[in-house]
Amino acid sequence: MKDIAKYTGLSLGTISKYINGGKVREKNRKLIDKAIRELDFKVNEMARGLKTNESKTIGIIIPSMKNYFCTHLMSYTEMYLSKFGYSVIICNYREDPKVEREKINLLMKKQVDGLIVVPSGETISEIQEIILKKIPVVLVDRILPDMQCDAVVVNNFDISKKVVETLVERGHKRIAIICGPKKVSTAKERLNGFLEMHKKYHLEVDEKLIKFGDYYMHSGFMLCKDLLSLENRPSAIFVTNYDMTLGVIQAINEANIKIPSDISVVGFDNLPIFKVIKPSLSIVSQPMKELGDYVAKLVIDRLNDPTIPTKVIKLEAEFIMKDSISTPN
Amino acid sequence: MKDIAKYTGLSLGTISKYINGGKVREKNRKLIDKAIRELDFKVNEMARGLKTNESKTIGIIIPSMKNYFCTHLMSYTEMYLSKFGYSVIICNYREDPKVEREKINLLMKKQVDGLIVVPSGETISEIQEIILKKIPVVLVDRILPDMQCDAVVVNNFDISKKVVETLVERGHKRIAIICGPKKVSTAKERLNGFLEMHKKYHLEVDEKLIKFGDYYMHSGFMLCKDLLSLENRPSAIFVTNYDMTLGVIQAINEANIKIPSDISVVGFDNLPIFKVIKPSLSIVSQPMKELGDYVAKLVIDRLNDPTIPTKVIKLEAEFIMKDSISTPN
DNA sequence: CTGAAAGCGCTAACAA
DNA sequence: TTGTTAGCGCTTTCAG
Repeated sequence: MKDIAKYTGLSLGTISKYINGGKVREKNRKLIDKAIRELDFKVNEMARGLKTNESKTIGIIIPSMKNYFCTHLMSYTEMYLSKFGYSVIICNYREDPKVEREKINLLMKKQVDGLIVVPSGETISEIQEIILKKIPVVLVDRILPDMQCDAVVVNNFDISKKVVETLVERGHKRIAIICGPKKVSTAKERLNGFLEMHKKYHLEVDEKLIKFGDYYMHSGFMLCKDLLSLENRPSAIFVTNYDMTLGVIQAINEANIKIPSDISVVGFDNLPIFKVIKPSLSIVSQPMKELGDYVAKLVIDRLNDPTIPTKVIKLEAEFIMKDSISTPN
Repeated sequence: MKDIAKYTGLSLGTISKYINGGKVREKNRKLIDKAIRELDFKVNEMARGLKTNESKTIGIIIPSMKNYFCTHLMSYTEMYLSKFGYSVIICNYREDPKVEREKINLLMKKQVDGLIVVPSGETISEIQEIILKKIPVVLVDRILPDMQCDAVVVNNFDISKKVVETLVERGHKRIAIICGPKKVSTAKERLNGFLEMHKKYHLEVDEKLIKFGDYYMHSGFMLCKDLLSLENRPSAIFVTNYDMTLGVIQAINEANIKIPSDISVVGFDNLPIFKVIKPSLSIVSQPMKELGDYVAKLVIDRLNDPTIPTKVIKLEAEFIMKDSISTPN
């Protein structure tokens, strides 16, 4: 910027003002523009940030870059934020709370203006501290107990009830569910919906049919194998995330069992896959774009006015019925 | 930091030195540590970066956050870089060269120490300029003509030859290929391998069997429908990326054609999927971890010594034969 | 509309 | 080992 001042004979103050949208004499405007082009000037955002105490950057923390749900979601969030002049630093903690803690720290050091996080559930106090510092935090997909901050989640309880109810109405009495980690609110809610429907229809709950996985394909595979080897195996399986759904299908294929004649399956997330798998899979579809957009909106709103009350946005998921459900024999 | 100085009665210089790994008297060390804890001090990386002229940040530019190949790859790169104290800003340009240009600019303003990019092929001059500024650039997956910089790619030509040769040996004479955009070096090389094998085996090349997609599922779907509606339709299809592979399978399913009895298919990327699709899909698998690690390694090496000659690392892909290939009737 | 000057939080060179 | 000081590139008063 100094070079531009020298080039144009104007002062630093004037250059700065112009760059930040201020008014200068037409003649000077041209001169500055020319200088910018010739010298290929780009503002140094670090210097600017140091001065303004704003990085114009939002930190995003997700469990894994290999998680379709997360990356997909964040692509919408990024798009929305960039319209408002914010860029994002996306960190993934590889499902490791220790790494999650490091990443939170890193982002604070980088002076992010806000934080978006899909939490492991083990870093409550760290996140609490950030909120205390008045830095906007938005929780995504999962909420944390007693956390006074914005959040965007889906109505897991209701959609889970709907899935289970549908299966029950089709005559299923032994329904298995493969949940996520117990620590994750989302997993708990999906399980609660499952239990609720069992209560409503006076169905016995067999503990053996309730499995907790780690959201990865392999755990879906292993847990499904467990289920299939039960002497009184379930007639339907409800899998509550995408990767575990793949694992379940793999296990079923390998066991040479047919969907849906031998077993019914309801999967989760990822529309494309059900177009490819035969028979086409019934799945729960989450409103990715809405989720992603809302997340961004909440951060921006709080950035603009830190005093607004915190909101928890709950969006509805959709149950898409396809051919992977039948009536048990 | 000033607060710590005040708290401990030491000078700024001493605090700074200690924080950056310098030696201080044992007594002071304890005092500083205590102050850091009490005041919950975190270095301001913006201020540090302004001073040191290093952001300890690498910019990553990929076509899309929805691209499994890219995000997966970058998760390895990030892991490797973070071991060396670098964090990453991942930008995606939604396949839009205009956005790509913006993101390149953004990252320069953010003073990234290096740039990793999966280029659209339309921003050659922008990237060229960065290299001129002596900022390390590593191209991934695709190379750009006359670009004097590091790159990591797979041996697309050879793996494509291998796939086509295998199909030819199985008796296929009408093989279709669905390539990526013509601008992309990787797409060209895969096509060249295809053509090379046709030459070697004196097979006629039918232009109608060569399709160019945009790497998205829908284009795979549409192009495959084209191929299937040909009056003399191919006996095998080679699809050269993951999403288009899904599209192809969808099209085949919808047309009620059987793999492999009616048509053979070879897909690309993404191991998990072939465990789930029946019959299991033959695919080309790229060495994701190696790719990601090498990318990071190249940046770090050049950061440490900017004078080393540029390298293009070419890794071998693997052709995994499964049940989706048969001999044509 | 323009210029001068202070200072954001930190590092690094030098002096003590 | 510790303290002092200048300055990184920018914004932002406050005068002019």
